[in-house]
Amino acid sequence: MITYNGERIVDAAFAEQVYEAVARIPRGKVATYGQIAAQVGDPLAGREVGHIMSCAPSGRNLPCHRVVNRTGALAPDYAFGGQEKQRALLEAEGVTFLADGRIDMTLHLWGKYEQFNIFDMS
DNA sequence: CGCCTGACAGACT
DNA sequence: TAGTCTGCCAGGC
Repeated sequence: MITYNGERIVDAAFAEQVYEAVARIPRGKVATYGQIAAQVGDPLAGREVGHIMSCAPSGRNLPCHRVVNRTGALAPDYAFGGQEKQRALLEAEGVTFLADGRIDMTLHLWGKYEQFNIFDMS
């Protein structure tokens, strides 16, 4: 469990909210771990979000490949069976990558640049 | 307990 | 944006 502002939040409940938030990420967009953490009420627990993803239950069809760090870099190889895999999944949804293999955050970051994004594929 | 580590983030340079 | 330093939280030792 975690503590926040004196309140105690059950670990399982926290994870549950994380999964919900992740499930809400629209197709063709990505969110940062920090964003997810903020949505579930703990903006400072980005690391926890990452850890929770690693334990994500497989029965839920969670689009965890849409969650990246703030620079748009993909998760380490051990997360999706290779970054190639994750990249393929994202590209299949319309996410574009930069030459250095990172996601173009100015186009696909969920909730930050939509006003500039013509395409809203959800 | 303290210390180190990590799918992270923010402020600064 | 990249690099660096610092802050945060949980978990393992």
